[in-house]
Amino acid sequence: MERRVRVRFAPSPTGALHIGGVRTALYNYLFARQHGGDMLLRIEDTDSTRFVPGAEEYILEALDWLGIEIDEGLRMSRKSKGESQKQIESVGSHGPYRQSERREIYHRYVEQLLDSGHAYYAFDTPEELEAKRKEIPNFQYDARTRMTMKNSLTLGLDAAKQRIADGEKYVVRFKVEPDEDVTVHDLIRGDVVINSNILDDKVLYKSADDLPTYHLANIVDDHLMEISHVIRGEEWLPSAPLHVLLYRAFGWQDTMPEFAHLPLLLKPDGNGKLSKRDGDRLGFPVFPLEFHNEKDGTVSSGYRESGYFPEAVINFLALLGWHNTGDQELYTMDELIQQFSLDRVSKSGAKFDYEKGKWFNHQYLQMKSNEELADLFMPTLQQHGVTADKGIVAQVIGLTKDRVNFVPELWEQVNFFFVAPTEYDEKSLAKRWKEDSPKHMTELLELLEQQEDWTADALDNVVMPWINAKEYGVGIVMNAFRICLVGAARGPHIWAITDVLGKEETLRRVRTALSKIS
RNA sequence: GGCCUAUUCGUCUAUCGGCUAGGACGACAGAUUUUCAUUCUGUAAAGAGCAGUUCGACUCUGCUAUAGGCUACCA
Repeated sequence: MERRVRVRFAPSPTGALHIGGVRTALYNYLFARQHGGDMLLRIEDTDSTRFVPGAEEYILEALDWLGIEIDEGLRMSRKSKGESQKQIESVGSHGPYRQSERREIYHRYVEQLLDSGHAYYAFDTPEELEAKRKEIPNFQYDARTRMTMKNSLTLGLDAAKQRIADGEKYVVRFKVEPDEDVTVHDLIRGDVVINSNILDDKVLYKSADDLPTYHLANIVDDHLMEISHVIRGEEWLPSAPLHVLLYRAFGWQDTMPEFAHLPLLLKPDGNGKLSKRDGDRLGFPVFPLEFHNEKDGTVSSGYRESGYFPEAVINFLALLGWHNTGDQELYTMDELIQQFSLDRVSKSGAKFDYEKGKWFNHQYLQMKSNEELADLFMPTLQQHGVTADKGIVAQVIGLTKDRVNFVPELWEQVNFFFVAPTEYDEKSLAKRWKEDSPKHMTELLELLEQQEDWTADALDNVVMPWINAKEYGVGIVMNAFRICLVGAARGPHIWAITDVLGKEETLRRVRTALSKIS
């Protein structure tokens, strides 16, 4: 019988959601949707010391912005529209979905492991362990060393329980049996075999904050939440054998999820995992949204604030580690859902190429209608103190959008349509404003003043013959004219500009230029 | 140090034993253009190394090298 596909994205609220985490979430989502399964979101906040306020909200809002929908667990409420009314809701019958709210559950299962002899109490303090590691090179708490340590195996169970009753701090460790080859079947990499001798007796339950470690919480939750596939980053591959052993110790091997370990996102230059620092250093965001970290006071830039479209980020990320046969590069979310497959995920890490990311945004920007872009561009215009008719804005965007990667960049391309030049670019002047230019412009002004039909064709039909008759040279006249209107040697076709400006404004700009440029 | 994973143009990748190794980003060059761009066309650019299996290997195996990950009472 086919098992219902249920996958989870389980981030820790330790800061902004890293772009690599976003990709993990995306792959989980694509897999879930493709199989008609469920996408869960669980918060893994078992490290109380690393908790960052606002991180949970951030994660959920980022996924919401990107269109990665959560079926079960924690998610942004979509009932109420508008940013301010968004709130976190919990959906589903397998909750709670925050690990910090599941202490009793973990307690119960740790007890089970203790009873069955798969785990034991240990009293070695962090200081003692640290000393041990200094004393013995490559010290590991395992089958070879555990009988030399302070734990319920060496002390005896009764003595251990007495210590606990007396209030002594303790941890619970998993008892890894030696000399066993543990096989992890990975959907991307195939079988990975690790001998249990290299595994240590991992702490399952911490003394510090009365919470389990990742390993225990993760296995218990995935089991209870009926997760069918664990799709996570490659950094988890080394501990996957431990997880397999845990499933066995609990007697859950029959419903153990399938594993898929995703390759890592690497730094564009140099070596190593892509990190928050790299974004700052290389000047691009590594987070979906801007994040204000209340804990350390830092602000990290985000893709959304940088002008990215969510669909471009999705497309870019999807192809960083996954590729179908063939040459298609532009995918909608629906196409990704249809075509995605774990066995076409690449095995090696992908260096993060920010330039390609920009290209994706460029592509999506070109696909948007001028009206859509005008709506998105209006706030930028307002920031520059410009109020303009949306129809005109859409028109000038249509003239210039193929030059930009991001909506805010449009301002540099269209500003002169709304604000008359007050200065004239020196380089353009030096190259295009000749000795005869004032004379040319004066004559052109007279010509245009009499012009009634202001369409591009009509103007062209009047101006070109005039230039030719006088043998002035098209380039010389037109470029000077352009400088008058734009303030520099740039911009779209000249008649497109005069069309938007209209007769009155065009003439005014020429007159101003004539008085200002000497 | 130990263990694990990986290795095709600078980057992301296609290729699932027959390759003149394809595409995209970026780079460069040319064409178009009354400006700046855009666009178009083109060029350079790759199988880490060494063995082995095979009629034949980028594709399979081994070793080496290199890269990355993990090695916490962090996830």
